[in-house]
Amino acid sequence: MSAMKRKTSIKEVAKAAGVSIASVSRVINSETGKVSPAVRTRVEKAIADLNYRPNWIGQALRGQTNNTYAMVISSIQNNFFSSVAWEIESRLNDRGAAMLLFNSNEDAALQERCLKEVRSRQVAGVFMLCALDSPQLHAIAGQTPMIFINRKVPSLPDVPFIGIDDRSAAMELARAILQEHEGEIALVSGPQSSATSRARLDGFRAEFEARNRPVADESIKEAELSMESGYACAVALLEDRRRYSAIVCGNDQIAYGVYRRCRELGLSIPVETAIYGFDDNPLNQWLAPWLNTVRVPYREYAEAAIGVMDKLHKGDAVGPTILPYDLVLRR
Amino acid sequence: MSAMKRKTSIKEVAKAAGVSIASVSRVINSETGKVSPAVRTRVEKAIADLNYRPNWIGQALRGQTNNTYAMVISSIQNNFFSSVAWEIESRLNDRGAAMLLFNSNEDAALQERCLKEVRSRQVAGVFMLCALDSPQLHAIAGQTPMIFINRKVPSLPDVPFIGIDDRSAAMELARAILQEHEGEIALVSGPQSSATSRARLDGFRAEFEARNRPVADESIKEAELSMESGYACAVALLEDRRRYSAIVCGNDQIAYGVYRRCRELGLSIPVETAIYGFDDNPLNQWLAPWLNTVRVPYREYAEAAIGVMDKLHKGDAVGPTILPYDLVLRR
DNA sequence: TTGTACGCGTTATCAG
DNA sequence: CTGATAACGCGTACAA
Repeated sequence: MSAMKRKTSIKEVAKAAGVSIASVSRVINSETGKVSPAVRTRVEKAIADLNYRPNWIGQALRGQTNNTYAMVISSIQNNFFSSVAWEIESRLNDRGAAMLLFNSNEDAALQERCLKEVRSRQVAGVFMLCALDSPQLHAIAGQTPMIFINRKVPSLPDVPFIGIDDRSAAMELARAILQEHEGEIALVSGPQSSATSRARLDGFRAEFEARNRPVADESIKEAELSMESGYACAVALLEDRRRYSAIVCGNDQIAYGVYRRCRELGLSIPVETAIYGFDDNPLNQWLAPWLNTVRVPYREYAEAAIGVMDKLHKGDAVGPTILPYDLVLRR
Repeated sequence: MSAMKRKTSIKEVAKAAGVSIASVSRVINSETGKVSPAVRTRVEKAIADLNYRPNWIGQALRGQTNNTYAMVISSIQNNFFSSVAWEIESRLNDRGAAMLLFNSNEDAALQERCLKEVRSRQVAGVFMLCALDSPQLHAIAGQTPMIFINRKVPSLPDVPFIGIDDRSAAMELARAILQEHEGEIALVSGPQSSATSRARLDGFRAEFEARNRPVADESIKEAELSMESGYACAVALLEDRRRYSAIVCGNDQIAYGVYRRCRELGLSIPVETAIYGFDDNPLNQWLAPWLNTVRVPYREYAEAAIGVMDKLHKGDAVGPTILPYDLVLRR
């Protein structure tokens, strides 16, 4: 396994075909009519013989766009997020583009590092799947098309957003919960630094209060968007043999953590304690038939994201894209 | 949202600092001692003022390596795979590199498309997380460092492989199963086009036969590596009220599908029917406490992958890396 | 210590 | 229709 062969360049192809590099370039970019059939076939043969592929770096340097996008995802552990990423990746691939993947892990410092990397790479666009507010984000906003998916950043109101109406969804879910449960209800929200988590918590509380079933302060916990954190909150919530008829979580990951704790305590789900989540992780139908949740349309997210990115490239103004959601009540 | 500001280049920084681009370049690459403190501070100030980031495309074109890697993953739906991808991505990021993500979706045509894209992008290395045999794979093998993770491709024996001894693991798991179950056993293997799936099935059958408990042909199904396919196989396996004491699956995804069918049939897991998988998807401890499986060390995969890639870059010869596994018997 | 100039692989312009 | 050449942003050998 010695040193790798240097990749063949357009120059070598030109020499092999006995033509100028300009002609090779023309053949590659299939400028029909601008090159004689004889030359074309000679070049094509040389390309095939040398197994040549145009060097993308040269193309990128010459042109101004490099056909590469960046996706910064806040948790690749979350199957809902990775589904969105994959849907977008596959659409980008369809059009010959590629996607750089970065995981911010819901950590501002890590996100800064990712964004610096993104900036120096001159990507054609950036998809932020749950962004945190941070300086580099503002730097990018001015110079590269960017889209916020699933979570908006209030300090950058002009960056296009794609998501659902989290507050309404939470309120609707709250109504369904009240209809189903007479007993006490607990709330394990996501981090209130996230606009999405805030909207959801706000929706839940507003509706519970409006229906005269306010949730006591000690029955509300703030978790991170992880199973581990959901578990920890459930431990606190369910200590001293305290029990709830329903535990409402800020997202499905939190709900999984809560589920685990309930299982450990021998609670029967959903009879003794029902668990509610948010997102509808695609795995739920296979592994979490006990979970009630709100289905966020991840495929439509991807389609909208691609469409908005196209508009941004054309220089069109783009407002927020609010997509419909569905309640998933598995009972 | 008009046209984006053109990104600032090294030239503008030079002008702003009143020095030549060479000096700016030297500051960036922190060639200590080759530049006077006065110039250094002036340049650093200009960089900060203009919020300049070096254009990676220029760097990549100039140097020969571009610090970008490609990861081709066979199913981003599979949490085990995406965990490996994320572990590698995070290590690459630590060293200022980035990762292009491609999803082959276990589809040869799609993989070809991904690999063409990879080739034209002149990446510094390619991680194949479950590769299929295909022409572009051979083209890449000759010109770019590549690593097979979790599945080797027999026609490319010289490409470094990182994985476990699947056959031994299957045999060991088979022994544990026989010890636990007197009744009949079914097998839902992965696709036999995959060397990994072949090794696992082979290990299971060999051990079951060696212990005089061979599995009947009609109790063996070949699934794809998906929940849907696992489900379909379970439907076939469990028709006519036929029942098994244990169903052994080629990977965890298949097991999830089997689980769903068992649930639908009202079978109690694991009392009536135990389910065995392979990989130990990190979600299992949260969502699938009923699943027995083989833990494949995904974090060690990532470490080994980075290490092997480094060696490849140095031109060292690298053999296969076989890592240890663990049985996870949750009972 | 600093600056000038070349080349990396392309594409596009312009002359022939 | 074809070929020579400038330009893209950067690093570096070489000259000053």
